[in-house]
Amino acid sequence: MMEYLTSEYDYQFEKKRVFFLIDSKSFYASVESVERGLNPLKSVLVVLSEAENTNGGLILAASPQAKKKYGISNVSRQRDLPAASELIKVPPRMNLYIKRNLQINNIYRTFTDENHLLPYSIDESILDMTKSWHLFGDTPLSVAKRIQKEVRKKTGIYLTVGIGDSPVLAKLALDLEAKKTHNLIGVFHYSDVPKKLWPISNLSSVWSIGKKTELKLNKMGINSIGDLAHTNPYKIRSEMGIIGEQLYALSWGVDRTDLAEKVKTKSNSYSNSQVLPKDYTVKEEIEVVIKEMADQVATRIRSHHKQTTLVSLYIGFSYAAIEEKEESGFKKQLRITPTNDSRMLMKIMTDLFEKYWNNEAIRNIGIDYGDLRNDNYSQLNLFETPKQNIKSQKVNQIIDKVRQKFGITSLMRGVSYSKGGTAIQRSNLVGGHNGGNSYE
DNA sequence: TCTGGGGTCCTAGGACCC
DNA sequence: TCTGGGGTCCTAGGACCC
Repeated sequence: MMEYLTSEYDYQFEKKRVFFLIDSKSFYASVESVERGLNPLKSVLVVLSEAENTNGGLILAASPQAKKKYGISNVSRQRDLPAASELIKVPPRMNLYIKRNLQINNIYRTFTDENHLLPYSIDESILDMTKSWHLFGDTPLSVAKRIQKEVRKKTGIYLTVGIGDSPVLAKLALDLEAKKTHNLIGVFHYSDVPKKLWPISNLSSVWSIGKKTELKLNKMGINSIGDLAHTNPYKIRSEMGIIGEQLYALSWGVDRTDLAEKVKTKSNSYSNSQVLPKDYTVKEEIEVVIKEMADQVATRIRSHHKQTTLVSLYIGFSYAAIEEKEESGFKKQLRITPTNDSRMLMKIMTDLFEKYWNNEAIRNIGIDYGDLRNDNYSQLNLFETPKQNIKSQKVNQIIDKVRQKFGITSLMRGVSYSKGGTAIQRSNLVGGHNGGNSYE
């Protein structure tokens, strides 16, 4: 039927593998429920972040019952919450969630080896079980149940599992099926694709397709995944490049990712960003925040023994400035000689800011250090003599050590005590939210 | 509607080199 | 004399995900 296909897009002999995409159901809310001796599936609980810049509170997670009874969704606002007395509101404890996540991944490690496990986010991991599933049960399904049981027993957390012949099928099984079934497991084989995938017409409900891409596809006359599967892949590729190719493959459930390869290409950038608690207009105050953030991200890359070669500063304007300038802000990036030195990075960032800022009121700041290299050796550079260079490295090392031991508040640079600084208020934050107890 | 935060990947277009 | 072409690096901007 597809006479125009060459072997490049011929999927009929696609290799069948066994992938589990596992997520912890309503993770933060479940952890908090367990900590209170409540059943995560029965509790009515939300995790509410009340950092200064969330303007009254942001819902990070809602338990299944909170969603069902009151229609609360994640990232809704405190002002949208119902005034129900049974609703438990708790502050986030990010460090605890990280700890639980590590514990759960350690359980996964008893079912597959390190190279075939890829933690994907704080509550999702992908496991290549192709070679190991038969050691633990008669069918992949029974193995999935066993993992669920084990994690439930040791941590109280319920798992949702997508099982697929390829990574993307496992992901789709998770998103489209497992969340609705009684046993919290969904299974997608290549042979299920026409029945389970092709009828879907709400394209942006499918992972990797957002609103913009959905619109673009609709304009090409593609209104379902089935339409996508039956469009000439060369046409999609010429209109949408690599993304188009990937979408076409997805419509057939095909994904040739090798986890063992992917595991090696870990994180290549670290960033911090924040919405400021108010509009900032004074240059010195803005620069205090930029310096704090430049310093914090520098601390992070040093702790990973990395140096950055590509730095980027994002400045987001206030609503009023956006309207006036008809621009949302600016992002400037710069290729630099490898460094992880706080002082130098703070200078680079404030220089970038001064060069491009035209007195707009701002509300958003982001700092990103990318294209990371290993910090094996000390790079000489043009701006510091070797002696100075070694000295500032030593200062950095000492600062990092103290921070590791006592937390980042213990040693804020002088700038943070001056007007405008946000680092002290933010120092206990992890991923922008309260860490709870930190640095155990 | 009055602002969450941390990531990854892709593309276009310009500069520069041989 | 009337547009060389290929390759690489760089910046900006877009899109998507959890």
